[in-house]
Amino acid sequence: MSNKNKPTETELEILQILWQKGPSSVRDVNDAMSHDKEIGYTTTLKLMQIMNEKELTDRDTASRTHIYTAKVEEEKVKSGLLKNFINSAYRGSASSLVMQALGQSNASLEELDQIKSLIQQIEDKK
Amino acid sequence: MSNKNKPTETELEILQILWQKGPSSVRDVNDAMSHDKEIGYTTTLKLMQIMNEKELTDRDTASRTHIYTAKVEEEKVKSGLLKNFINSAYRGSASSLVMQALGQSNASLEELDQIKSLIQQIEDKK
DNA sequence: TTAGTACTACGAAAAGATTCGTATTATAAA
DNA sequence: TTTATAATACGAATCTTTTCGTAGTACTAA
Repeated sequence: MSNKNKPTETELEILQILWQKGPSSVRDVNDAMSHDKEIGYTTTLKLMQIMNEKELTDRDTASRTHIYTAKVEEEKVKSGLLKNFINSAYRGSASSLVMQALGQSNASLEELDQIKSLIQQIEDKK
Repeated sequence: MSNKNKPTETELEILQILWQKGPSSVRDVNDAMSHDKEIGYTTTLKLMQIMNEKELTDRDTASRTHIYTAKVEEEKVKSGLLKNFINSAYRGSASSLVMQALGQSNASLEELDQIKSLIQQIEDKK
């Protein structure tokens, strides 16, 4: 069904950086990745080249330093991943995922309020 | 940090079956898996043998047909996967995952009620 | 008892993801 | 201009996961 264009774990990391920082060079992305773990420059480069082939990104090659941009929408990708995760880990039950997530989260009162009002909205629509 | 003993995607499918159906033979598991997709018997067998080596399962070899049991706890495994997922897809924010999950779910009024009362409990503890 | 069926063990191929070395070229600085 | 630095391209090695064929053995029914 939905499953294709699912980025790999590392590709997701790169997408997160692109979503957060906007158009970036390989160097930019590699620097950001290096905060978390050791990774060679050419490894990052190769990954981004592959992502470009898969059309996960766009690339501006006008100047020597290519600039990459996320081509897939953050919301769509995450929603796909979430659906997939709910299916494989929670047998499709979003509410049991929500219960567990709330249980082990450290959500603030503000966040809880937000969630409550979202629930209110959903209930109203029923 | 927490990441080891993370089952692979297929291993998770098998664990789900074992959690749901209890102690099962390879045949049982393979039949269940075959509902969703095509998979050869020896493939399932091999996967389960590997899972046993990794101690994801226990195995009773008393009779010719070995009986496998999940050795890892459903709650623990899911909570690990969830934590991991929240980190990689939602930058660690459980509440944004919850918001998105609620948004795209078809939770019933009963489920929403359950969630509300869980939130209530959490608020009370603060 | 014999033939067919169902099971395990195991190695290895295939597929997917990640890592990196080397070659080449462009740019910048001396 | 020469040298050093910084990019890209690309192939290939490695690692992980998944898939399956083959061999051997136990069980069952005729």
